[in-house]
Amino acid sequence: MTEFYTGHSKAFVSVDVIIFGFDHDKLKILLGHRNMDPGRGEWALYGGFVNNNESVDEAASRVLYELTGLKDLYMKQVHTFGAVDRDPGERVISVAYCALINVNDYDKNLLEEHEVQWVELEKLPKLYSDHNKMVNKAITLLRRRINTEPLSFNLLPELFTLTQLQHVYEAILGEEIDKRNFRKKIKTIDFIEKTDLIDKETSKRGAALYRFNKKMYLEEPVFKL
Amino acid sequence: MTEFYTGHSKAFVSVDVIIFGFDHDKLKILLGHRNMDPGRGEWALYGGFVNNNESVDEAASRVLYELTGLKDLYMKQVHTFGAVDRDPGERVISVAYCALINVNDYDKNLLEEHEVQWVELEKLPKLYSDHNKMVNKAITLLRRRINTEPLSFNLLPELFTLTQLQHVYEAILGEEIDKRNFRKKIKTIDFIEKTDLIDKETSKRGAALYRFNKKMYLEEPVFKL
DNA sequence: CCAAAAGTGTTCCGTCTACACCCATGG
DNA sequence: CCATGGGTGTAGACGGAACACTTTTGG
Repeated sequence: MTEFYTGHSKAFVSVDVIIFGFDHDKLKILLGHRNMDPGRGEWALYGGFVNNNESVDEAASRVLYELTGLKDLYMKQVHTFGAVDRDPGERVISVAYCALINVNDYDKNLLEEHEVQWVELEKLPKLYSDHNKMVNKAITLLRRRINTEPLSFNLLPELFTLTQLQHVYEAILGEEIDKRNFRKKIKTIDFIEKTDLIDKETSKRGAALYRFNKKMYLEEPVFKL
Repeated sequence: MTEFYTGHSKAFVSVDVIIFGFDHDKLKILLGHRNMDPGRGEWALYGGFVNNNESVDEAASRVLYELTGLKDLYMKQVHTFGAVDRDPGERVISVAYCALINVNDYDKNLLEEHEVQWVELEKLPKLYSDHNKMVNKAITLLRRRINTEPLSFNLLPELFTLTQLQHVYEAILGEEIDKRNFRKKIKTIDFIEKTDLIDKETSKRGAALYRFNKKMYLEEPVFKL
């Protein structure tokens, strides 16, 4: 291979994934302990190095798949972190990605296998290196977009109740929402479909289950909630 | 230096800057021709490699300074581009930054010296590699933020008329704005100050000059236009 | 004196907000 | 039968959108 750029420095490039889940009305992220030096044992995001034969996006998908066994999850690039000394070992530039998954889809056996756990956002410990910054950027991104992109459904099962959906919004925005106003808006959005099914898990009376109709949304991808 | 991550691949990391300017009621970007192989001669964004002793943000600032001779310009990271074959030579991962400058602050001699020129966004040529994608992402970012962050002033001189300001919004959003409604909103924003000065350049009658009071904005950094 | 840009208010309509009570059911 | 969460409507405030004419002055 011809060398075009000799004389310039190379760096390790890594990806770190902020995986959000929603459980018991709380927003959580999947955290583990760093399994390599330097920083071994510290709380950290799950990540990995970008290989030469894969794009950065592919590396992020691969890392996410390694951890969850799931493909085609919602994922977005958040920000690239490139401080010289951000990694105490060598020069590593890291691209942070944000993923949203339904906690129930996540195989609980994998928690032990990968030694990760769901940690409430509000109880976030001090993380390795600049990982706290990554989490903060990711939350900012979610807050900015949740009202104009159909993100929220990625955190819920296929079928969900309106109360669950409202709780997702409340958890991400960090503020309470009026139930009647929320449901009024939902009624105007035709790709949030009411089904005939009733959820009896959370209440005695039972709550109607709804579904996000992705096809219908894609025909006219305008979202405002 | 201890080597922690041997076995993993390194890559060149570069920065590319999308420099927006506003001139004659048009949004323009500063473009040049690539001065190295591969791709020599193609239209391209101005960029450079990230050195080992500087952060990625610093590299972007340095590159911007090399080109403009200006410091402390408005600059934001846009997105990182990491396709395997995005660079036809070697593996290069590039972080795109967006900068806003006042065209009048840019020394015209530098245009020749660096062989760059202001190109209207609407007349954008085919650019090297994925640079068109970078420009598009940058515009999307501007559109998303112009209504909630005081970006627009970076494209104008210290003193500007309301018509100029309105034209910036129209150029970025790509749609016409009602003059009366626009000016009504401006009146409610107290950190956009009217001065006693009159601009006679663009009209016989003369137009009042305004100023963005940054200090006042920073005391309560809420923006909505 | 006229072309060209600056400047100025009002009305209407739709959207957001605040707010309280009845319903259905399992235990 | 009652505790628990599900479900519903209305009135007032507010903000955005539409819309046309007068002013100033250099050439």
